Amino acid sequence: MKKLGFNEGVYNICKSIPKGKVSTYKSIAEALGTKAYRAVGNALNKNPYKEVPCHRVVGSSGYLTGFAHGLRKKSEMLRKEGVKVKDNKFDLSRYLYKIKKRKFFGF
DNA sequence: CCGTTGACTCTTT
DNA sequence: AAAAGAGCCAACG
Repeated sequence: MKKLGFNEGVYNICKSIPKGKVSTYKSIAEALGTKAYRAVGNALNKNPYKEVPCHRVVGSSGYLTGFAHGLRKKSEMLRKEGVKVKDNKFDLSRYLYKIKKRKFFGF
């Protein structure tokens, strides 16, 4: 089984987040078996796949921490998917998607 | 190879 | 409550 690169793993996990749900940089890093929370952010920042919904990845405290096309855009997109965002913040526990580990996530 | 950077998170002031 | 420090790691020059 070929091991996927770090970034590919991030993208695969991100793609698995259902509409109307979100996940955190931390969860993704953990699912990949690492603590490289920041590297996850870097990967998403450079995300080349438009089918990867990188706007569904947020900070662990329920704050939107960043987005390549602007936080404003990010909150709008989330809102459109049913997430009630207020001032770059929302109730994380209500929308958090628990990642299920899979081989093609990088393991 | 080394130093810097960053869409992070946790702990300690 | 708010700010600063520490730890983490891929990507880039």
